[in-house]
Amino acid sequence: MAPSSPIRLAATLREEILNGTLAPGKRIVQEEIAERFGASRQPVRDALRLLEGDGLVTLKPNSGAWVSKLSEGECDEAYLVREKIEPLLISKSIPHLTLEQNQRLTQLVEEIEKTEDIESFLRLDREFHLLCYAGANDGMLKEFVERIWNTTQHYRRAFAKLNDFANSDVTHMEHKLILDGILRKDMPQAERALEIHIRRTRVTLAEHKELFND
Amino acid sequence: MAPSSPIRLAATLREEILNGTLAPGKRIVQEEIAERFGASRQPVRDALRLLEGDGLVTLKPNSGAWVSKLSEGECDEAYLVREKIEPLLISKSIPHLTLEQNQRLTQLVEEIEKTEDIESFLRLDREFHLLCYAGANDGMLKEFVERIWNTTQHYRRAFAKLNDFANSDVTHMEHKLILDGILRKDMPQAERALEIHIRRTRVTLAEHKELFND
DNA sequence: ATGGGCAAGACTGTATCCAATTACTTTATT
DNA sequence: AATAAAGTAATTGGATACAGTCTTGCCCAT
Repeated sequence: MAPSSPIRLAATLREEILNGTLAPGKRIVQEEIAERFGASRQPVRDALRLLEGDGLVTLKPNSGAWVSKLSEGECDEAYLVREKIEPLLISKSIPHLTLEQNQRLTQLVEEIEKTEDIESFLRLDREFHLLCYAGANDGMLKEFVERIWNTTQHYRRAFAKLNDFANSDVTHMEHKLILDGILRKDMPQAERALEIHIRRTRVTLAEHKELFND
Repeated sequence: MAPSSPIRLAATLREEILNGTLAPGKRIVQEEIAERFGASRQPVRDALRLLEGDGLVTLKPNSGAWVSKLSEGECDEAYLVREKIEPLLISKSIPHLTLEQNQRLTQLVEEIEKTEDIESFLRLDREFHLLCYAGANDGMLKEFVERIWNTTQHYRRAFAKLNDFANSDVTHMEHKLILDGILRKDMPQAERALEIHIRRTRVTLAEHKELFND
């Protein structure tokens, strides 16, 4: 079996990092992974390089690989950058979103409002935001945004747990504003609503420095 | 012999891509590189993965590696993103720039104005801009900016050749405005001057679509 | 008891070999 | 003559083996 290409391998590891199975700071041993997938260490090395490019894994020469860990400052920086570039991306995307995608976006906003489960919330919220950008061409900008979403996923989870949906009302309203801009193809409104959404999250996050104590 | 680490290898290849020895679209054969450096193909593969992470090389599974090539749209996107995030980065950098760095920046603006040689111009201009950001902490933002500079280097060269310094007066003035903001630690001015500088370049570049005909 | 040094083990890095896929060239058929 | 198909050459992908480097734990000395 197992025609396991490094891309397949990287995808699985990425999934495990994003869903929290592999926590930030955890060491990754090449041979363990190789054995788990019934492959040799070579494809594992390739996969780790790929994940390094995604910013999910940090490689130290002659030493090993670790799941990337963001400091408080780096996390803040990530949100600052999101604030600047995601509005750009949503503007590029909106004109090319299909009717089906718009319907799914509408549905997602509803589902996000209903859910009580944190993992579901994270999954749906991620799908909503990334689907907003589905109309944009693949390229550097989209890559950057996805990379930021990947590297900050763990802190989004920690924050959601900690806050236990305290700000959910505001979040839902912001989502509706973004959605409204998308459906009416009003790019400036969508941009501004998205910017506000990200900025508020950044500021709220900055008030919880205890997330970075370890 | 040759304890050539992939990092060393990648650095050399990166240099050759940036200085134009390896043109965009050119295929890179693993064995050629390996032979040139007296190493095996394994470290070459690692190096190529590293360069892929930098966006300098595009890998196609089971096929090979090519020096990355930007389309007109991708190049425009690159400048749009620069316009949004480099002002952010310069603001973070300015407070921590040392006296020596400020002096070097001043010197660079002068040297750029004097030079008649295109390669020198490119080298000095790159040093000026990246030195502006030397005060900022390493992190995602800086990485993004450096990556954009790397992937657009070739088009900067092509544009400089084509234009033969036609806009150099404006460029020099913009550099002086940025420098002034830096020296007086006036972040808002530096941000705005930089934004204008990048935007003008983007618009001018968009007027020369012939750069992308191949 | 504590700190430094040394040695053993573990893991990463590199080289070589073989398999698989791709690209090219040549040949045969329409 | 042009096109398609098949075979061959070239290049990449993966596995195994070995060498180099780092980490860890133990022992000895202070």
